Formats: sequence, structure tokens, C-alpha cells
Amino acid sequence: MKKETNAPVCEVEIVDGKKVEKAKEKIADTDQVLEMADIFKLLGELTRLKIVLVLLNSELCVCDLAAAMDANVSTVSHQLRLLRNAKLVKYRKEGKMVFYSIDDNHINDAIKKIKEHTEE
Amino acid sequence: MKKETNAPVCEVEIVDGKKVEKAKEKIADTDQVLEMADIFKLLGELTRLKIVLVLLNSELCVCDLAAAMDANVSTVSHQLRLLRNAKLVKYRKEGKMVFYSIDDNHINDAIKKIKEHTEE
DNA sequence: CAAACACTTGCACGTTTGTTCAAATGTATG
DNA sequence: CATACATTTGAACAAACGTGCAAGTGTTTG
Repeated sequence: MKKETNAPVCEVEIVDGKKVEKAKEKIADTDQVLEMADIFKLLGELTRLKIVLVLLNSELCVCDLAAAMDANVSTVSHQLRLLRNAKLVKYRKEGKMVFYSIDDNHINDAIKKIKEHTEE
Repeated sequence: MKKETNAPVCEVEIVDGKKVEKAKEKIADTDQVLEMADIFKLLGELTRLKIVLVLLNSELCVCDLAAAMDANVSTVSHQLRLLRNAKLVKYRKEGKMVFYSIDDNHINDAIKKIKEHTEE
């Protein structure tokens, strides 16, 4: 086992330098890792995940979305904003109503990115 | 447009009943939706996502993991526990060291579940 | 043009969560 | 058996987050 000879504290104590180097490469592209994390984070919350799952089927207005998932309109709207910012959903205005749907292009891009990472 | 005739407050005001019903079905399986959210939540945090990405390559001990991602050993260990509980990673003890790696079976199960939902 | 309505937004609150430090556990080794 | 070391764990703290209310915007309709 190769060990660093310094390291007075239990830190920066590396056991297998080569592995560590390879590992670092895997996460070197900070922006991409951050982007992945953001998408996962967005889907990792119940209200938002429900919204996305529901919208995979069809376009819905905020009101119906809220009804379908038994949530407050305000809550749904707040979370829609986050999904909108991340371009996971898109919207279409029709009078005073707003219809939301999945932004397929961006979702597919996201899935691609994740696959690239997991299937290397 | 069909509307409920009650609804004094701006609530439970349903515009398209059929759509709402279909939407409800999509998220009817509460357990499964929760399970999906948990996995996404786990991957939606930078430290944990990095751990997973790094482990996709090779097995690493806690010490090297921490070194590779420039994080505190304690922090890594805490997050490893969560990934372990969710069976996303598995571990192997060798003396005083613990080597972590991806628990492929469970990861694949997870991916399947997500695909089922997204490709219906 | 006032009232109703769909939706958004700002704020405040309580909760959850990630991190760090310090101490504990368990294992090798001299 | 004491020391060194890898890892885990608990406690404490700050930061981030989701939610609901109330107020605001913009649009339709009588």
C-alpha cells in the first residue's frame, strides 16, 4: 500500500493514489455534475415529482394539477416555478388560465446526460 | 367547461374532470411514487451524487472517497450511510478499512422503476 | 368598471438536511 | 496491551427548503 508520508491529522491520507485520480476525473466536470444534481433534486421532492408524473400524460392547468394531487394551488404554483426555471416543464397561456406540460426536449437532454454518465 | 357549483373559496375548482381523474391514477401508487422520490432525493445532493458517480467506476475505501471528492471523511461517511440504507451502495470490510461500491442490483431496479413510469 | 376568477408572488414559519467537531468503535501492529 | 488508524456516530448549528396565507397581477364577463 502506498501512503503519503506526511498527514499528521487523519486527513488527505490516500490509500490508492491511482484510484483516487480516476475517481477525480469522473467528477471533474463540475458544471455537469451540478446540473445532474439539480435535476435529481427537483425530482426528489414529492410535490414536484407528482407534478412531473402527472404532466407526462397530458397538459393540465394549475387548478386541475392542484386538484389531482390534492395540494394547495399556491404550493403547486411555487413548485411549478422551479420546474419552469429548470425547463423541465413549459406552459401555454389561454386567457386567464395557464396550461403546463412537460418540456420534452429538455427532459430528454437531461436523460441523455445522465445516461452518458451511468453507461460509460 | 364543467365546473363544480360550490367552491366558495378558490379551491377544489376543477376544470376538466376527466383529465384530473387520469392524473390521479398516474400517482395513485403512493408507495412507488415515494420510493422514486427517495432515490431522486438521494442523487439530488452534491456529495452523494459525487459518491455514486465515483463508485460507478471502482470500489473505494472511505478515505480515498473523501480524498477524491475533497470532502471531510465524516461527511462522506454520513452520506454513505444514507446511500447504504437505500441499498444504492454496498460495502465490504477488509481489516480496518471499508470498501464501498455500487449495489448494481438495486440501482438497476431503481432505473427500471423510473423507466416504467416515464415510458408508459 | 366592478366583480370573479386563475394564477403568481412575497413573507413568515416550522422542518429537514448537510456539515463539522468530538468522542466512540473496532481492528491491526509494535 | 497500548498506540495508531479507518471508520462510524451523536450532537449542535446554520442554511436551505416546502408550505400556506394574504396580497398582487392580469384577464374575462356581466
